This record gives sequence, structure tokens and C-alpha cells, in this order.
Amino acid sequence: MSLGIKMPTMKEVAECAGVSIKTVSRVMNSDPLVKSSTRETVLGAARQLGYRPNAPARTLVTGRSKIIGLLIADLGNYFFSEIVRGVQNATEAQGYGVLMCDTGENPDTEMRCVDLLLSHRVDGLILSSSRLQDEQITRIADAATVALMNRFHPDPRVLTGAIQDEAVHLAAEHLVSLGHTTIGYIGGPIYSRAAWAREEGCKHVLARHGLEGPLVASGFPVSIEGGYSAMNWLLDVRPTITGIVAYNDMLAIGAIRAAQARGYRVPDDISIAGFDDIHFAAHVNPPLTTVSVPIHRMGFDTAQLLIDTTEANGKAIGNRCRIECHLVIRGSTGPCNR
Amino acid sequence: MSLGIKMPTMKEVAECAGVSIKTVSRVMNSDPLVKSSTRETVLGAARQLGYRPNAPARTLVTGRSKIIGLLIADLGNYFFSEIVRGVQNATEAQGYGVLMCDTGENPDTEMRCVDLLLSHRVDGLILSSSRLQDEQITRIADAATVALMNRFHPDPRVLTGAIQDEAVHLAAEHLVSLGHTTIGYIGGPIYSRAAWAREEGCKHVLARHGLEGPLVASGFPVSIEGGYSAMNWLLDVRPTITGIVAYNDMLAIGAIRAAQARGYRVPDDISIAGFDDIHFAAHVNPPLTTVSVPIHRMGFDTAQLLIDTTEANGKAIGNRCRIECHLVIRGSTGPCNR
DNA sequence: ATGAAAGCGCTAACAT
DNA sequence: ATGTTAGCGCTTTCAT
Repeated sequence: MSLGIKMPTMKEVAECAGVSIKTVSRVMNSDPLVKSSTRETVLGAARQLGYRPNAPARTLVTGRSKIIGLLIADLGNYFFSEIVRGVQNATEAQGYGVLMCDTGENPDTEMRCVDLLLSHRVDGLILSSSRLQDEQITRIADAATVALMNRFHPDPRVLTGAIQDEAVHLAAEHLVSLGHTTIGYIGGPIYSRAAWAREEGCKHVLARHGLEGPLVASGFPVSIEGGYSAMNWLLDVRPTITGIVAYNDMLAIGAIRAAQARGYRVPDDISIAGFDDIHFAAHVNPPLTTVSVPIHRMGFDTAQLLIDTTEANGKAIGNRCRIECHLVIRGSTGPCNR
Repeated sequence: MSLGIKMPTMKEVAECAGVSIKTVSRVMNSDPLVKSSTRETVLGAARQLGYRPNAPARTLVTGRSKIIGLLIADLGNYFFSEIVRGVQNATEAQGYGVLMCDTGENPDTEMRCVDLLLSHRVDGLILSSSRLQDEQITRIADAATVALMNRFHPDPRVLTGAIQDEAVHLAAEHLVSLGHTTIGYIGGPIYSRAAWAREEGCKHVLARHGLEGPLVASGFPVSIEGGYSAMNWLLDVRPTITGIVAYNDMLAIGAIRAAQARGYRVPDDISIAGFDDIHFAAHVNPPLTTVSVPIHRMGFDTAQLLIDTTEANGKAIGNRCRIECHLVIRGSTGPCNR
């Protein structure tokens, strides 16, 4: 039944090197208490046989897999792939592996993936843009150390990775300071907390300045095409609109194109601001004003915090990490001329 | 020492359900030979205790981990993140997990990652854009089933996932048919086989039409910025150039911007074609003519082939999969006017 | 239809 | 500085 290619074991290495199995184990774990001559012999035997430590066996006895589980909403989105890269870079440096799932924003898939990862006994679990409910997450936290990206959770065991939604106020303040008073907001994925948080953030800014809350276009796909449709909807409903804040850059880029297609000049007639500062933001026409988010760093820091926490084994080392976002003003926003 | 949160075991489930450990095992593996009443009891106990099968323990005895290892060159690149998504979708459907590493195009990192994945006893290994030598790959194939994306390997055990480099001829033929005779090529990552294969493909087309081989700009970073610099270099060296084929869309987009910055009109003065058809290709100005590659499908099919192969356990089921690319003509290429 | 015993490859605790 | 023993949680014979 065993079809996995047969690999040499510690026992075979031990026999080949003429030592006990435990000595091999010591060498493999860089225990300093082995004579360097025996170490050499063992290492030689291991190399000769093509030996590789059996991680699952080790996991079984130590209870630690050195694997981090990562749940991501949509890898096709640059925002998430950058997070993955950040997580990767942090884990790899510590000898950890990343077991990853793309949930496609679907809570059922997400739950199935959590089960899969937990079965593999991941040491920690990073949930980014999770669609699960607080209570479900609490239950997951019973089984593994959990870090949430972009979302807060009341359970103190749950680590809070970077949250950046609040930074949307930078974009909204910017438009207000340029004199815009009729402002629209293009929303993100429906039922997503991040989307909700950003929309609220935008509303608060307008309210603080005594302006009417933004006209909100929501329910559109989070893509360039979705932004295109959303912008058309906004212009149909409120033709006097002059400022747009979008949930992310993709939507903003689509919005720019829709405005241009209807003969509006950006930013002369309409100002549009995005969120994320993805790579292409600087290369569309006009270059996009947006909120720059250190995405890679978000992934890196969160993974680091998670690993530190699992390794600290109870010792408190803080349970959240902060990141700084800033506004990048490019060519898609300008003073209000109407 | 065990800091991994304690999880219930089969033994505990067995005790709770008042059956033997083996019966629990049978239920967990959907063995039809258990009375449905006992099955219900066991399932109930499992749910109540929050039991989850211990995959590492199972791996230890079966020799199969139900994990696929995936090595990727650069997740920040949309091409690769799409491949990952394809692999994900295929594996998830079969109950497999994906253990992933980003190698950053670095052979040393790549080798370290291979060791990590092999330690975890992945059932199969997908190497995309590997920088390793044929012989190193042969040695890896001794330890696990290997599938290569975008590269051929003489060892029949090594699976050949989709190869699309040859499709670059579509872009080159297109420019030639538009009357371009002085053609430049912007190369991909140095020492990469994919880059070499595409450059050769481009050369062959020109040679077949009796044209001089392309002027090649290589060694530039594979990014928009790199394409920008490469294009400036090409225009400095050969101002009469009218057609450009780029290794990928990012480079092509950078090239367009460099040409425009120097006052050339695209496509009136210079035609530029890319490769990949990434999401943004249709949304730059002018929209990019490029070779469309079914990236997601490449990942999906390769993973499928790999899983089928490991599960077939020796039975021959073919060792490569094919994909079709096609040219998408947009606004960045036009007839030669010089 | 269900159970008992052995063992997968490794590390932990205790020798020596 | 090195070896012995037990056992991690599961599946695999082989019984019953």
C-alpha cells in the first residue's frame, strides 16, 4: 500500500554510521553535546544515504509541526498575494513551512480549509479577511493559535495582525480639503468587515466636516470592471458628484475609466482616490491618488508575531502589531471646480 | 514542553463512544463495514469532543501526507499567483493541502525549500520556473513525484506541466506581419529557461522571415520599471526600432511608458507586444497587445496530473499536459509607418 | 461487524 | 559523550 517512495530512516543512518539512533537524533537537532568526530561520521552517513528528517514523525512526538496555516480570500488579488509573500518570507527565515488555502471568499470553503489545516496540526493559523463569525473563530482558537489580519477579535488569545481600514480617512480628508462636497463611495465585498469599516471611516470624515454622507455604490464585483459599473451607477444617480473614494485601487481604476468614457476629465471634473497603492496605481492614466499600505510588511509582521507567540508558549509578548499607512497624491485628484 | 494545544485522540473518542479504537478509525475512513448505528455514536462522540484526525500520525503509517509541495519563483508576479490559485483549486477539491514556498528566483533558497518540503513528506512537488539543474531535479525525483511547469526534463519520471514559452512566436509573427523589420526584444530573468526559450522563439521567427535577429535588451529587472529602462536602452542603441516584443506584460507596459515619455506615439511610431495577458494588460493606455496564457488552467492541470500520478502508483497515465495560448490584439501594435 | 497487538520514525526521560 | 526504553496517534495485519 505504501506508494510513497521509500526514504532512509534514522535507524539506517545509525547503522551505517555505527552509532545509536539517539546520537543521530542529536546530530540532526544540532545538540552540542556530540563529539565533533562522531558528528562528522553521522553527517557523512546521512548525506550518503540521502537522509532527510521525517517531519510528520517529529510532529507526532513533539506536538509541533513547524507549519503555519494561512487562509487567504483571493490570491488573484495583488493585496493578498503580497500578504502571502510577507508571511512566506517571515516563516521561511525561521524554518517554518506555510500550508495555504484560497477560500474564494466563501465561508463554507473557509471552514473546510480550517479543518484541513487543523488536521495537519499547524502550529498557528493566519486568517485574512475571514468571513467566519467571532464565535466560530473562538472555537478555532481552542485548537491552535490564531492571528487575524485586518480584523479585531475580543478573545485575548486571538492575535490581531495589522489593521489598516481606518486609514481610509486619509483619502476622504484629502478630497474634503480639496473642496469636494458631493462625494461618492464605491464599496468592497458585501458582508466583508473590511468593506464595512472603510465605508464607516469615510462616512465619519464627511460627518465631521458637516457634509452629507457619501452616496454609496455597493454590491459590485471588486475588480476593474466592477468599478466601471459602480461609477456609471453613481453618475446616473447623482450627476453632480465630484469626488470618489473607492474601497480599493482596482475599483478606483475602473471608476476612472468609466468617468473618462462618459467624457469627464479626471481630475478636472471628477477626483478619484483608491486604497492599497498596488503596483499599477502609479501607471494608470492619470496616475492614481491612493492610500499606500505596506502590504508585505503586514504579512511579515503578523507571521512573526504568530511564530513568536507559539514559541513563547504562554509568556506574554503582546498580541497585536501596528502598521503605518500614508496618502500618495498623484494625478487622479485635484481641486473641486464645480 | 508540549505547547501545542492538546487535541482529543481516537482513543478518547473510542472511550467516549464505548467502542474500540479501530472502529473509530473505520468510521473516520468511511469504511462501509460499520453498522450505521455505531457510526452515528462514534460521529456524535467525535463532534462532542471536537475531534480532528491527526494527519501527521496518519502520514507516519501510510507513507502518504496528502500534501503537495509548491515552489514558486515570485508571488508578487501575477503570473505566479495565478498558477498558485490553479494549483490550490485542484488540490482542495481532492482534499490535498498545499505547502508553498516563494524562492525569490534564488537557487539556494530553492534548494532549502525543497529540503523543507521533502522533510514534510509531500506526496508530490511542483517546481515552477525552477533554477535548479537537470541533475539536481533528477535527484529530487528519487524522493518524490516531481512536476515541472514551463520546462522539459529528460527523466520520464518527471512530469511535464504546461509549457507556453513557444507561444511567443505569436507576438513576433504579428509584428512581422504588420511590416516591422527592425525589432527589439526585452528579455526576462537572466539565467531563466523560460526567458531563454522565449528569446530563442522570437529569434527563430525573424530568421524564418529573413530578418535580422532582434536587438536584445536583457538583464533588466522584470518589472514596469525594468521595462522602462530597457526601452530607453533600446532607443538609445537603435533609434530606428519600430517593433518590440517583451518577455512579459510588466516589461511591455514599462516599455510603452518609456516610449511615450520620449515623445513616441504607440502604436503609430512604435508597436509593443507583451506576454501573459495579465489583468491590467487591457487597462493600460494604449491597451496592450499580448499573448494570452491560460495561467490558472496551467496550475490546475499540472496539479491534477501530479495527484493522479501519485495516486495511480505506477500505472502510466501520461506524463505531460498541453495548453493553448492565443494572441490578443489590442491597441499597442499597428502597421509599421517607417 | 468489531477488536487486539504491532509498529510507522522520531524524541523525551532516564540511564550509563 | 552516548545508549535504552517508552510512547506520540494512527493504520495494518490477523483474530474473533
